[in-house]
Amino acid sequence: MDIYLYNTLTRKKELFNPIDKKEVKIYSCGPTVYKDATIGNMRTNIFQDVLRRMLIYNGYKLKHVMNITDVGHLVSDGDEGEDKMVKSAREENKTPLEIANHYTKLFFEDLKDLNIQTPEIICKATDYIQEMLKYVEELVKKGFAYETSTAIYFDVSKLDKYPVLSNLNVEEQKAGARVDIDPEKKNPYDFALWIKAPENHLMKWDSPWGPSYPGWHIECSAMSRKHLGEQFDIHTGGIDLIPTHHENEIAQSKGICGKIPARYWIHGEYLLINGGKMSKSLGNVYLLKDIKKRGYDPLVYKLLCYSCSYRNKLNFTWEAIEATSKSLERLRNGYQNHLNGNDKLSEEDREILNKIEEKFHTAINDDMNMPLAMSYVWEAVRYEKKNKEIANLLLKFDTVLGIKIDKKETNEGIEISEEVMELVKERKKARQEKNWTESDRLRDLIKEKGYEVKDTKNGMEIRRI
RNA sequence: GGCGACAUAGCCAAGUGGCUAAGGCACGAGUCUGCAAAACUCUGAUCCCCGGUUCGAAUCCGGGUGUCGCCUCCA
Repeated sequence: MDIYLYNTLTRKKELFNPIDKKEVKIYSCGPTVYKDATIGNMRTNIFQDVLRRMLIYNGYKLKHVMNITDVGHLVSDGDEGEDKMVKSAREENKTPLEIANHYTKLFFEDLKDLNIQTPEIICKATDYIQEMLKYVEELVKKGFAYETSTAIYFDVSKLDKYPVLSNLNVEEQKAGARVDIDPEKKNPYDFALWIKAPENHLMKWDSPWGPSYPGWHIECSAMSRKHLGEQFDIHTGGIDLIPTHHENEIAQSKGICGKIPARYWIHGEYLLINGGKMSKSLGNVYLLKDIKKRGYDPLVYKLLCYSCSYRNKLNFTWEAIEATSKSLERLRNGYQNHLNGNDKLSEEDREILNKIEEKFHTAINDDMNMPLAMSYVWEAVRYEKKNKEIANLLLKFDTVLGIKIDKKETNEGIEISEEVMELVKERKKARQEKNWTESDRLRDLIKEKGYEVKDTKNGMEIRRI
């Protein structure tokens, strides 16, 4: 079945046509490990995960590379200020390596909680310093870079066209531009490839230009080239990376080999908080652990991300999380109902189910239209006949959704105090005696202790509120 | 100042020229249950406003209005 992807490069949905018919090569810009990843960061990782899983659903093998930025990302994209790693290290009184290890570990814990597949290749910027250096030397040799007293700069005027992803009008921007701080730069849009380290800089390496460290964009160019070659299929990242980071990656690559490194550029939109942007100053920065703290399965957040297209802004509210939490519970209940169902399926039923599967497939292949895909998941979940085959279909859908639809809400693992257990036993007895007043009183009492009891066909269920 | 996105039922949202405008959450009614919960059934919108193109528009064009984002750190 055909796959269509929206390409930022052409601003159109395009038929996906990989270079290698069997293996799709993807590069994703990963985290800068200097602070906690927010649920906004995770939205990008979730959309990348859906992309992966959709391609696998279509029978492709993947070679997916994701970088861990542990050097070179400065506080300002204007090539000024401190390295983010160095700044965090100073503030937390640790070494940059300790900072990197700490936040890398937390990042992967979040991915695990969200059931996000780990890319085939994870690469740390600091492991590829030599590759980056060679890359910069090549650019210098080819005349695309020049040295100033502080850094090696990429000369954007040497390119046929500079901004190719964004619609920035360089000339107009120039007219209204802020004062250029570095008078040694030839063009305002020139960016640092390699930066000369000040005397006491914490992270620096030997180079033809003395002790120094890489600029932010060079790592992605050097590592993607090393693992995926000069041109690969898909490059992903957050929408904010378009105007600077990805633009500059393209510039570097064009300088080296004249090619735009990836054929399809896919960008995930922002997550908004209560209708506005997430920012520290507004105090509305949420982490995945905040969602867990409130007692929600982290996969509720993943499901929330399927409520609209990855290309639209998604508004995060606790009301939305609560609503989605119910949806997830119903999806999982629905799965269990099919798993335990014994209704016979007729030829006609199978035809309808095949149609549902086909529509689901078409939806995910249409630029990962998850809201539409979910509507077909619901059709299967709510199918009036209950049968294992439908449970299996749902499992197949879940290879793309990754929401653990087969996860059973169990009492196991929930710690229940002796006191509450005693109340539960008493209530059971009262129910057997049809003493409803006593039963309801005990239910209220148990609720006060923080547990909810429900009477189902299979007996009493207890869960923490 | 420049660039861009969005506006569909109470809320979230799909749909990009043509069957009765998907789906989820909430509300209401009902079935079931001692009650509650769960589950299931039923119930709701002509698509921000104005004008145009067309046999036909939520979907295309023009003009408004509104919300938001980027151009400075950010996924």
